[in-house]
Amino acid sequence: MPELPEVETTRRGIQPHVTGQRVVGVVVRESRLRWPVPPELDAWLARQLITTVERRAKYLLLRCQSGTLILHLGMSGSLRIMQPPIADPARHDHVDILFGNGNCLRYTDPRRFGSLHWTPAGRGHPLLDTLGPEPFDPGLTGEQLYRLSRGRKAAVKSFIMDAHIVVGVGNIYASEALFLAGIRPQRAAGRVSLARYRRLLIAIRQVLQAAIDAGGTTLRDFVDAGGQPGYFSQQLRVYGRAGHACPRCGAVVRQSVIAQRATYFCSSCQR
DNA sequence: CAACGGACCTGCCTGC
DNA sequence: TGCAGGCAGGTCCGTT
Repeated sequence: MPELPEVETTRRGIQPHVTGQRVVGVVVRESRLRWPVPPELDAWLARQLITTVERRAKYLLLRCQSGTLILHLGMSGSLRIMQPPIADPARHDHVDILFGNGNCLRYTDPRRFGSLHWTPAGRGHPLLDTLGPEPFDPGLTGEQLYRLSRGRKAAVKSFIMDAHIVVGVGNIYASEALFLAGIRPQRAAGRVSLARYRRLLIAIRQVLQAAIDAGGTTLRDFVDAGGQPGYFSQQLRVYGRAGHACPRCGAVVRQSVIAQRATYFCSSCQR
């Protein structure tokens, strides 16, 4: 489910409800996530005031006075704001964070690929420290992508999905951005020109921004903090559309597998 | 260092 | 109708 637009949609959804709130309780029903939920999480979060809700790559950062709650939604995670009376937890409702105003932030994750971490104020975190730049970072340029890609034989699709290069480009939006830029996903990253990396970065920003504006992409089950689906799936040009006509040239959209991930492209207008 | 495959999970859809 | 098999939006880690 969650790629960067879905995480950003979630951030915007919970932000007004949790900012300025004080944590009065934490309930962990299932600690076996991607990494075990730290047993001390309750103690660390207790009485903390949430100051801001930020996003770094696909991580949500709930900044508190003495540290930061780091949250990843994995493949199937979601967060919802619950208001009193708080409904009984359903299957896969793994964590509740209770606030002074009676509301509850509920973390749900069927596949349990998500995770929760805590880092003390002023400190980094191993999962965040090695991440590449944000796609919307004005300092990121097509030249940088071009330079980093020289000599690389892996597919350009894998290259832009590598979080050490640029964060936040997941499987859906990688196919979509490469389509917009007219680049064949299988092409070796080291054999894509500077001009095309400039176009590709523009395309990445364009597709991510459009998806954020639409409230994210709902394929199966993505819902935002209020339980609403996203609508970007209606705008997908190639993802999931194998056998359909390419919206640009009318040729048949093809599907292949790159690094074990489904990949969609037009073999006529992507080269 | 780069590249690749495996691993972690459940749910849903397809086809027999 | 039931069930096995394949596939799914992420990403870390170990091996080559």
